[in-house]
Amino acid sequence: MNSRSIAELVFHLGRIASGEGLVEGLTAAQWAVLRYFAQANRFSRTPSAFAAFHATTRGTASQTIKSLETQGYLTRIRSVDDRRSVQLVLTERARSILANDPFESLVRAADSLPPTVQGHFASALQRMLGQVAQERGKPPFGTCTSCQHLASDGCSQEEQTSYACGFTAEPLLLNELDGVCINFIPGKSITVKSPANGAALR
Amino acid sequence: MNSRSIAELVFHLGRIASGEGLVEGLTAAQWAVLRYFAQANRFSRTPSAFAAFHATTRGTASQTIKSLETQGYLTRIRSVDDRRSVQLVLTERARSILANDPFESLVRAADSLPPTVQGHFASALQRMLGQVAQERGKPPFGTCTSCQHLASDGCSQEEQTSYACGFTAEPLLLNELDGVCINFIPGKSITVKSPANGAALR
DNA sequence: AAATGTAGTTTCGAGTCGAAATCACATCGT
DNA sequence: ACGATGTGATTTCGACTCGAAACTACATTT
Repeated sequence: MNSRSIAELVFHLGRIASGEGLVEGLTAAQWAVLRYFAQANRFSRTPSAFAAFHATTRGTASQTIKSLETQGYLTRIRSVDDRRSVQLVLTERARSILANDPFESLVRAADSLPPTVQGHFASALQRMLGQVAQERGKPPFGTCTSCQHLASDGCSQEEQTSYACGFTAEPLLLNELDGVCINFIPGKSITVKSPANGAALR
Repeated sequence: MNSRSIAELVFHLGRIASGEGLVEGLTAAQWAVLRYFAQANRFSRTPSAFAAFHATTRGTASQTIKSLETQGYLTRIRSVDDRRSVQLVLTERARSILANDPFESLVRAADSLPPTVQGHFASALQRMLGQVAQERGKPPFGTCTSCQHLASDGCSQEEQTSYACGFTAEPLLLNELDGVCINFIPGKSITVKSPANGAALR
């Protein structure tokens, strides 16, 4: 079992999982957009951020987003502090079909791995992603919980710790820490006792 | 680290690794074709087999193959026993650029994992692939070394064991056992002391 | 021999992709 | 303040991908 077959498996798995594009009438790229905006934190819900995440150009991202907007899956909000920028938000219609994303079969497959394996598996993947992303000059992307920019206020008083992003200098709510962020830089990972974890960001 | 992030990592990794299509002037789909025919065993070097592997239609596969043929990367050989069938073979030109496949960065990333991790990692991926493939009604694909159809002749005399495929009823050479096969059915895995392992099938 | 099945191709329309040009707004340096 | 430069987003272009459907050629079944 050499490293080539591992690479091949990763690729193949990702492809099979998100292929068969036309479930619900959406293509693989369109599903990827919806998934992204469902998970991206508030600093990262822009066309450019998605383009960086999906390793494509802003132009391509713009087209796919536009088609989803006309289909009623995304709402566009112009930012007030930077009037070039645009925030994309999922509509209720989008949230309701997200469960039919073909990608969910991959989630289920990951979920059915033994819990002990899941941890090692995830960190191996994270390592590989870091290496590949660096080699390709792409941002690795990740969540605040393992980001260098994450700063907690001094009071490490069990219950009431509050967090902030050292990069944007903005405070972070507890349920925002699991969102995907474009400003992510790998760092030591923390564990947050989340009140209602697993819940999608809204 | 939930199962969703594992799925996301797999997908993202596969995408980043094979994205940036235009290295060497080839698209991601075209690289996938070349990789496939570099690894496929002699039962599986047909357009239909690739289509099944890549989870696409025969029509789409046919187009991509045609473009590679006109670019001088593939040679077409009509089969003699079934005159509908076609065998695709990589040209030397194709083999020489295969090292520039953007996908190789993923192979390197997998290779730099600790050896002990690689094994667990590969079997976790294999499990996931089996589950996803079944859920999607796609063939899982794999190599003879872990295929139910693999049969060895009685004489398990250390050195001279010879193998055959129980499905096609054809004998298999030692260096063919690592090829990807369309007739793959998951079974118990064997280990072959290969004389010069890692060498690509020719 | 007719019916059915399979390997492969072609054509079509919609979508994706990367590259380049463009517009609007921000930020920087002086 | 003001021009230069940078950045967010969109549009357009041509090549490619994709899935579906129609089609040809050959095989297998009955």
